[in-house]
Amino acid sequence: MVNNSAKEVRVRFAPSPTGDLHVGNIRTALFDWAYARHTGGKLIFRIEDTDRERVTDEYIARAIETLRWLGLQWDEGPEVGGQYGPYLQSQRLDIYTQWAQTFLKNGDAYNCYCSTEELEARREKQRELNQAPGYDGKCRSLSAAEIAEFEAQGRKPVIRMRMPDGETRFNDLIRGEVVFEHKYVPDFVLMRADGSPLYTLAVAVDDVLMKITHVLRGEDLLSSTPRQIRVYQAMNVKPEDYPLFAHLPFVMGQDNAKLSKRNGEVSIAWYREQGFLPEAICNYLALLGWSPGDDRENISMQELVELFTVERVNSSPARFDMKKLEAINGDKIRALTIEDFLSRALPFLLKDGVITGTENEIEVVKSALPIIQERIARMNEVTAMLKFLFVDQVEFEAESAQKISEEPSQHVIAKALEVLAGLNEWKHDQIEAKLRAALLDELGLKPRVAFGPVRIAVTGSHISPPLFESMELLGKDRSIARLKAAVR
RNA sequence: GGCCCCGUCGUCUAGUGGCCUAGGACUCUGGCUUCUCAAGCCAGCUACGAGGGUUCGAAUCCCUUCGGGGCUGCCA
Repeated sequence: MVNNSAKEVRVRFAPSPTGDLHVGNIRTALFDWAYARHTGGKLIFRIEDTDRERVTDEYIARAIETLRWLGLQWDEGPEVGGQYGPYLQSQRLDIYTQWAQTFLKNGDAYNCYCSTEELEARREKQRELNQAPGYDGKCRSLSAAEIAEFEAQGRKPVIRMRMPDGETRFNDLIRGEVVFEHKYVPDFVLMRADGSPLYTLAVAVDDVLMKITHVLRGEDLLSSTPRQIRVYQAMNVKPEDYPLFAHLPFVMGQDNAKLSKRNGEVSIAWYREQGFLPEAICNYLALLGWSPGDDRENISMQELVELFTVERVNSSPARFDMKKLEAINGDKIRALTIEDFLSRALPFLLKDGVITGTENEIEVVKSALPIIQERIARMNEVTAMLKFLFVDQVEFEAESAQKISEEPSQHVIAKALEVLAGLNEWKHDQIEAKLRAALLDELGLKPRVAFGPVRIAVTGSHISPPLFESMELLGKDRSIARLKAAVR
C-alpha cells in the first residue's frame, strides 16, 4: 500500500446533521479526533449539508455545540476557519459545479435525461428479471439528435458518472483488502438537474481539496467507496494521494438493530440532560469497537490520545449498553474533586428549581456533596438527593407516610425528639451518639428499626444520604421541626 | 435476489498456533460490611455459531455452511 507516513495526517469528521448528533456520530468523531491527536495531525470538521431540505442551521449549530461540550476540538472547520475552507458544503457549490463540468468535458461523466419515473420503472423490471437493479447506461452515449430531442421535450439532465469496466480494490485499514467489481457499481449521479451536488461528488472533491489523508467513518459507507475513488480518478489524483480508508464498525441498539429511539436514546443531547459527563461518554464510546489492549477500562482523554491506533479498532459491530455507560459515569463522578463536582451539579439544581443560586445555597450544596458523591450514577440525581435540604417541609411518598404513622415509628420519633432537644453541639457524631444511646441501648431497637422513622421524618424518604450527616446539614431547628411535624 | 462486511460469556472485550481446563469489565446471583441507599470487598453463573480440513497441537490458518448487518437512491 501507499506510504502516507511522510505527510501530515489530516482526518475529517464530516457529519450530515439531519438531526441531533447521535451516539454513532460521536463515536466516529471521537475516533477521528483521537487519531488526529495521536498522530500529531489535524482534525478537520466539515458539514455535509448538500441536502438542505434535511440539514438545518439549527442542527448545524447544535452539532458544533455538542462537539465543543465533549471537548473534541477541531483544527479547521466552522468557527475556527482554516486554509481549505469554507467548511460548509453548501458554501462550496461552485466548486462542485466546476468539477462536474470538467468530468463532462473529459468524458468521465455524461448528461442523463432519464426521469425518476422512467428509472423506477426500469429498476422494477430489473428486479423482476432477477437482475441487479442499477442504472442501465441508457444515456451513456446519446447522439446529438437524441440530445436535441430530449432538450426539445424540455428535459433537464442530471450529470452521471461513467463507471469504467474493471474493478476497484483498496486496502481498508480495519478490514484489509476489499474488492468491488464494477458490474456491481452502476453509473451514479453526481449532480441534480438543478445543479445541486450529491454526497458522492461533494465528499470526494472535498477530501481531495482539503488534503485529507485518512477517512475514518461508519461501515455503512464502505460500499460507496468505489464511487469516491472513481471521482478521485476523474480528478486526476495520483493513487498514492488517495486518502486511506478505515471503516468503523456500527454501534447498534439492544436488539441487533441500528441504535434508535426504540431501543435506547441516541441523541447526545439527551445524555447531557440526564447528567452523563462528557468524559464518561467518551470513555465508554472509546470502548465500543476499540480497546487499549490490556485490561484497562477507565481511560482519560489524554490516555485515549496516547493509546489510540486504528490497528486496534475492531471490525465487528458493538451493542450499546446503557448500564455500562452508567457504571463508568458513576466512576467518573466519584473521581471528581468537590469543586468540579459542584460546578457540574449546580446547573442541574438550578434547572430543577432546587436552588436559586444564592451564595448561601451554594455553600450548603458544597458541604452536602461529599455524602452523595458515591450515591449517584447520573448528575441529574443530585436533585432528588439534595432536595430535602431546600424545602420548608418534606413530602412523604405513600409508603413512607404509612410507615411513619404507625405506632412504633411514632414512639421512636418521640424519643428522638426528647434526647435531641437538649443537644447543644449539633454535629453528626454527637447526633449519632445521642440517638444510638436512646434508641439502640435504651429502647433496645435494631438500627434499621430505630433510624428508619427518623430518616423518613427528616428527609421524606426511606432512602437518603447518611442520616446523621443529613441532620447536621439541615441544622438543629429544622431537624427538630421535621420530627415534630411527623408526630400525629 | 446480487454485492460487500461481520461472527469469543447476556453485553463490551483480551486473545494473531502451544502461556487458554479462554482473562478482564458491565449486568445478574449469593455473601461480607452496614443507619437506608449506594460505594467497597469476596465468591459464583455464563462464551470460541456449526461442520469439515491443515497441524504433534487451533478461538487463532483454509474450506463449507448457518446466522446477523450494510449497500443495491437525483439520502448521507
